Amino acid sequence: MEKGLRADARRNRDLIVAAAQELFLEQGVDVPLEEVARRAGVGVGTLYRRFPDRDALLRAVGEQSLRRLVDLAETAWQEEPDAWHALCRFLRGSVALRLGVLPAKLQPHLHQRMRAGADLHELRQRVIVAVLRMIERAQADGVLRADIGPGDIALLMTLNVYTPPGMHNEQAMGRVVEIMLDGLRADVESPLPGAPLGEDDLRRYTAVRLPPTE
Amino acid sequence: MEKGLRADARRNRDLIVAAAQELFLEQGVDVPLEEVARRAGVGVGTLYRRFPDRDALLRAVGEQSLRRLVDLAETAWQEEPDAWHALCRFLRGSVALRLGVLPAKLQPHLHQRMRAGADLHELRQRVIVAVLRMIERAQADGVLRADIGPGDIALLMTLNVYTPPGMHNEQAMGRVVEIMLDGLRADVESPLPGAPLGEDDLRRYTAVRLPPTE
DNA sequence: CTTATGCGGAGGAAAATCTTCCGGTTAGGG
DNA sequence: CCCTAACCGGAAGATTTTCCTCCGCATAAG
Repeated sequence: MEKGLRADARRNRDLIVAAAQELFLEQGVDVPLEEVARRAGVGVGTLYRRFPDRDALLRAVGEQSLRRLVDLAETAWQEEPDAWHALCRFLRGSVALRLGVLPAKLQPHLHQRMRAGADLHELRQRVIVAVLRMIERAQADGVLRADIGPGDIALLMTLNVYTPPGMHNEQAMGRVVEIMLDGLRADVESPLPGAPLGEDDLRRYTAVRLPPTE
Repeated sequence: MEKGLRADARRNRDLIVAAAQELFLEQGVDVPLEEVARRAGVGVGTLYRRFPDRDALLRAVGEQSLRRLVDLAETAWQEEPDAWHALCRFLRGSVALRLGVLPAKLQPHLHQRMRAGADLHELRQRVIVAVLRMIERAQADGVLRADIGPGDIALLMTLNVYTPPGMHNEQAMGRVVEIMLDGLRADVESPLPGAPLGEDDLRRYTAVRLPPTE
């Protein structure tokens, strides 16, 4: 993506997107762009040259996240021997990459941009489809507990992404995912309260709207 | 606490603290105080009169949270028939109240205030002691998996508190806690990666320091 | 009924953030 | 190796957000 840039420009662009992803997550989408520049190790000028406004940056981060997530999900599905292991790999990966089903704090903004923007919708759709497949299949195999819906998975993923900054710790989060996975196994089966969170919940969650700021 | 106020003043004070707790959690401790006032349904003047500066408000929220948490933990310990059920009740309750082991986003600030301030340290200590007791006992009973430490519990609690605003949903979070609890049961026992997060981790987590802003 | 106590929010001061612009630096083709 | 188009950093002025005081009006409580 984004070609015809000089090598240093390209590198800086990537640094900026990476820094932005971190900071959007840690501090919300309102972080001062100067802080993004600082974390990326570039000047503000560089940032503004590449991303005319906050939205452009937001879109870039969103697109990158989605692409990674699609790749993670589809690779897991293809390469793992069964649906349960695919699901495990997907969850573990999403935590390692700090990606929710969709990067949650970006949702409200991405959502607006979607109609206008790129093929974001399609990417999102692919992730959702992959997750649905994994769940359905894993339940059919009798490994994933039956009273779980796609929305539940989405919620778990999102929680893992919202780790407070000081706690973001590869090791510790790895343990949390495993605990969650164990809690998802079919052999546990103490009934969950309420109904499974379904596909509609998943969609709602991945398009969460911030409280009316105005 | 805080007496000799006229009835309406008292009421407003409580409204302010409640609003502040929500907003600190949702938007961080830097929310405009005007927004706190708005959510509480009072004028800024009222807020500033009662809490001269942000710190005063922070301290009030922290103290209230801690008190509730202490009460939750100690009540659970006393009233439940065994340690496992006490732990369940504690976790469920902390989610319902939206309280981490300590309200995480408040930590860095509370931590500074602690030496000066009230008996916050003692309250914190009581929570920690209660949690340690529950864990130790539940493991001795063979109900809680053995490769779990206090730090793990603290982390799980914190995750539940950091729900993004749009997802804060009583029902859904209830399901998440149950999944977590199932994952904590001893009969699951697929080994977790790394070592249990111990008491020191717990303390570190409950005193998390924000990244150097300056 | 009186009055001490409390309330709301307008508004000026202060701080944070945005955005542009340009002199200096560097990648990379010739 | 050299030249130049492309890129970089960050100072600085404009703009927006946030702070916090102050005072005329409202009301709880004796």
